[in-house]
Amino acid sequence: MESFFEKVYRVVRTIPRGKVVTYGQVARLAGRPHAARMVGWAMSASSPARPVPWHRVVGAGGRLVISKAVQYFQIQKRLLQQEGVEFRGDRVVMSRFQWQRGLRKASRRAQS
DNA sequence: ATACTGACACGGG
DNA sequence: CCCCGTGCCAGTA
Repeated sequence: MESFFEKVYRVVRTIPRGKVVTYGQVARLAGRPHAARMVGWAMSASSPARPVPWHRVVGAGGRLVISKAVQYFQIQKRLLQQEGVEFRGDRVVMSRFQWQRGLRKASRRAQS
């Protein structure tokens, strides 16, 4: 049977270029609504052997969760901008770039 | 088995 | 907007 991580990677690989989803969203799509932290762990564990577009997964509200002290913070921002994703400060403009996937309720978080 | 630690989310203050 | 506590779940010491 497919492990939770397999599902997470599968979901992340379906994110179209130029769009982003939140850790919580991936957790829900993978069948574990409360496993957002596991998703983050899975992303940090991604390797060249199992390539996944980890940079398209962001925190709630479009925040880049990776510590600004870590090099990956800038790498992620740069990769997203290369795909056309726009930022307002350090957060993605979710109203236009969050990938929607059959979500019954509209995304309620898009303020500041 | 207990304690601590995350690339999280969310409600409060 | 920032900082904190709580809920969450697997890995590590």
